[in-house]
Amino acid sequence: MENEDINEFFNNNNQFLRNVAVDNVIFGYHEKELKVLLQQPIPLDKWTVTGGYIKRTESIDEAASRIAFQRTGLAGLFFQQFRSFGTPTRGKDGGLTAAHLKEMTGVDVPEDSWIFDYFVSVAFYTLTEFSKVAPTKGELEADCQWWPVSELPPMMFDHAMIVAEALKALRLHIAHYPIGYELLEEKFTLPEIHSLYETILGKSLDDRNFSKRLMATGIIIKLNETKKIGAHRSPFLYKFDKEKYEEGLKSGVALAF
Amino acid sequence: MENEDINEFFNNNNQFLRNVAVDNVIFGYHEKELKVLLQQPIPLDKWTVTGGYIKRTESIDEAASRIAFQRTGLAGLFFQQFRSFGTPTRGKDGGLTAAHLKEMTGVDVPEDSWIFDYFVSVAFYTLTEFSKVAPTKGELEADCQWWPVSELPPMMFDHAMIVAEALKALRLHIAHYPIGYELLEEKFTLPEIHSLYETILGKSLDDRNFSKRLMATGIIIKLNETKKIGAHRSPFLYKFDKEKYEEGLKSGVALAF
DNA sequence: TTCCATTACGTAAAAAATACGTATTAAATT
DNA sequence: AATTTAATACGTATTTTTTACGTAATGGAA
Repeated sequence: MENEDINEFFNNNNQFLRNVAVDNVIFGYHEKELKVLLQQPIPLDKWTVTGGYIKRTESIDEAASRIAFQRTGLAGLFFQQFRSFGTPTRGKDGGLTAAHLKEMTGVDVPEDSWIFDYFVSVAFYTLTEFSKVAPTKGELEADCQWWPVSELPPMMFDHAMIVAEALKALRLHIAHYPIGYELLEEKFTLPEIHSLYETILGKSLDDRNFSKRLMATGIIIKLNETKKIGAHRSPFLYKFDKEKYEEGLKSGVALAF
Repeated sequence: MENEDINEFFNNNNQFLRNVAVDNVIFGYHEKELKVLLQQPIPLDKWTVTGGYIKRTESIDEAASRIAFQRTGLAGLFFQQFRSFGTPTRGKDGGLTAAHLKEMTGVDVPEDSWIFDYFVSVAFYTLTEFSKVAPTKGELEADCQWWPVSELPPMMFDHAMIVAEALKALRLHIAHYPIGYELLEEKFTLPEIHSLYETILGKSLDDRNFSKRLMATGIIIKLNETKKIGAHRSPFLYKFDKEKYEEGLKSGVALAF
């Protein structure tokens, strides 16, 4: 951005909604580990979930997927609104200050800029297959990277709670809808999807019962191919039945374990 | 409000958040019927769910319960955030206009007043026992009254969808948490709570299995009293075990039918 | 060749959900 | 006064779902 634009942005910007923004907890799965994409504002040692302001011309859903696209480079990811957060104090401590912004951009930001105001956050989570993502930081960020959900860095504001709630929502959701599709490669093995469920739910699931139930839903199809894994034998490959999967997303599927 | 206050309100009011507000779908139960408390802006023939702006000094939860209190006169009602709604067009058609407000209040309201702006709504539902409520309309409303959920009047904006989603959330919720407490008298009979569940879920439930399962949760206690109903025999009275009920609200209870 | 880790598959037991029948009572009716 | 009717209370057999668990086959590693 040019300095003038930046000035405009912090003063009386009219492109974005005031007092309401979107946070999007982007989950990625890799190697039996569930990760979250976090970003770090330049001068701070705390991290935030990805998020941003809502344009006057877009819906909250559009804002959420725009943000996911900006940070991952991927369009059309599965995302889900799960809760909104709003208390007068939630943005008060530990965020960027006018002094920080002056230092970063050279622009005098008014102490009472709208960006320091009380913001209600509409929170979403997004699912993606880890290996496809190229994390891309924003202009005011020092970094944007994956963190294991079990070992988060110090989080800004109420963002640790937002991640915790997103995870809770994801776990609830996975019991009723055929998630998984978004987190795995197109072709996957039974052990792979089994690990995915174990990782997300944070507990071990009997492999025989798991596959029985998963197959009973009819949303995955066994292929006539096996995956050549170096170490041992070759497990069969499966893929989602796109049609049944879509239907499962709408009307639900019983996969509570 | 005095005219000057009204003027201030519509122009550069600083008491409330911009672009974000709260809607609260207040459900009441009575005589085997589930009702919603709706309000009607003075010059319009469409109805809205109860709602209002968020004060800078309050959380979204506080705003929701303040609104419920204003409309019902009751504090401490059970309420639950269920979803937020936000599209640029959701408030565009059929709402109050500057001309309406001029007519109603005598004040010139700018066409570009913040109240006509794009608002994201954080939506809640609230549960209450019908007979305790004295519906109280706001200053700009012609009426505030109960409507059966199955026969709603013409609704403004996306409010028909908001009610539909609230109902969906309520039905989902009732399968996992011991609602009911909020919708019944302190002492109630088995047939009464049975009807409540049938009404909310919109289907009939086997009475024997219903009471078996309800009793199995341990959240209700059979009293040593019966209710004298004119017509026939006297059913036993029950009440909620407050402690187990509270615990059930936190950790969940299986009451899926 | 043996051993080990991995995959694949099936069945018995336990638990939960469902379906269903009937005795008892008080009020209303004859 | 006897009979009918509608409401309440309670129990059991059956079906379905969930859970627990054992073992054979394979390919790579030792």
